[in-house]
Amino acid sequence: MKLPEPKSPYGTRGRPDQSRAAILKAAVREFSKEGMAGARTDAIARAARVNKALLYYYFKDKESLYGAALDYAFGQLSEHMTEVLNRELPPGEKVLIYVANYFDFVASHPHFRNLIQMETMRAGQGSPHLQRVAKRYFMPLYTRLGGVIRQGVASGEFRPIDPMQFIPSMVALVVFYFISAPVMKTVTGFDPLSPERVAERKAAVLDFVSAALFQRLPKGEPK
Amino acid sequence: MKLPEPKSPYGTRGRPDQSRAAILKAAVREFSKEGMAGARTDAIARAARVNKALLYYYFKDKESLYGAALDYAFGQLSEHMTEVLNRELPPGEKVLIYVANYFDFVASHPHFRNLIQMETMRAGQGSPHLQRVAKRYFMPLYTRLGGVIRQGVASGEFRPIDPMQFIPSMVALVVFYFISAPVMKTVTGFDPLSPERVAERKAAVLDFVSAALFQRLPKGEPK
DNA sequence: TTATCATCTAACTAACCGGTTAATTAAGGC
DNA sequence: GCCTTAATTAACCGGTTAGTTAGATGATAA
Repeated sequence: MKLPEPKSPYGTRGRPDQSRAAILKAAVREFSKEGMAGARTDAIARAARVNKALLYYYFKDKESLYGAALDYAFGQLSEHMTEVLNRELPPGEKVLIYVANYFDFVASHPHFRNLIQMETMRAGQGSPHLQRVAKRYFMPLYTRLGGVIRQGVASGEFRPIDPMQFIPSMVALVVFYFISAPVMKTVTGFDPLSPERVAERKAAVLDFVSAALFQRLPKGEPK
Repeated sequence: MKLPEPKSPYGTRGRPDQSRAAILKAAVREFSKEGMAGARTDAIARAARVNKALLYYYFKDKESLYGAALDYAFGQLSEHMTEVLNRELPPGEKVLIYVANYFDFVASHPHFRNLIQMETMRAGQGSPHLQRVAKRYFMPLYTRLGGVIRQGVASGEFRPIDPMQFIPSMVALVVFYFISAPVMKTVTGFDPLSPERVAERKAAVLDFVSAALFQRLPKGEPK
């Protein structure tokens, strides 16, 4: 008799955590599309089907909401990639599987990808979130992946490469393709985000990385 | 009989073309730092040491000024890289020299680099300048460089790579390092933009590209 | 029933920001 | 000298936007 009627899902008296989550999700979308400066709090509220004042009930201000969106995106990414790093594998396989998983994550999370890139650009002007995000999410991944690479170099499986050069290169190969897809579409006429093209890209990245990573004439053809 | 002489187009108060140039230069700086949405016309005017209304005397609106800044940056880049493509060289050398020159240009033009990256990101939400910029500046470079690569593949000097994969990879390796420098600085503690680090990066990029580009056991060690 | 508290909103405000207007200054042509 | 035109500015305007306020609403427990 007092069943919660399935009227407007959010709005008056919805599940509070659901409202908060809706706001965060909308914030990720809006910030990833327009950037911190271009995003409009009204647009976020509208997309979350919530009054704008509710944003300020759950988050201190626009900047904090942006920070929460960052933590959300980086947290997901970090969690996923940490899991990959935890697997018991020899360095060569581990790096390639890391790259493949990273590629898949970036490919399947367009909002996260854009949000992260936006923040990367904003870091140059001193974003107040840079320190936290870098230390909490990047540092651990960077350190551990760097360790794997040094291991591979030491064992002679890898060419004598510097992790501080290799890791940004690897990230660049994965991320940049998606970031520049709209431009590429205009230049080439093809849609770089079609499943076939994305699969092609993934293969090309793994080929490119393998060529740069492994010693010439590797004993085992890497997966 | 008397040829239509350009009737003293400029030259009243101050140097007018100097004012216009100052505005453009300030616009490049401001837009490259804050993006189209984040940039403030007042800040541009202040930086150009000019009244804000003068922006609107020389440019239709903020969007047009942004477009002019883009044309300025892309024009410089395009001009420089076209000159490199015009040199008479075998494919292998040409590609490596292209990469090296591109790297140097990006390294020495931080504002252009950021502005271009900003526009690349904005292209996703349909920038009104994408078509023009892509057709006028990217297309010619892309087509010609693609031709050089196909030539190298056909002659057996290069591995069987697809220009549509190789070119974005090459751009990614060059650009991404600088874009993510602030983050890297926070993560590693080193300054990735110091001359020594930049030189290291250039070597690493050329090594990385060479490894991916050339057939194994190349007859001549590429420069 | 009622007091309480977390959740949520309509309506408002102060500041900001892109763009305009009308006036002013310099210089050349006549 | 005066008119025209290009160059430049101070002052302003109106829409937008981040952020606030004062209160409503409903669930819960006493």
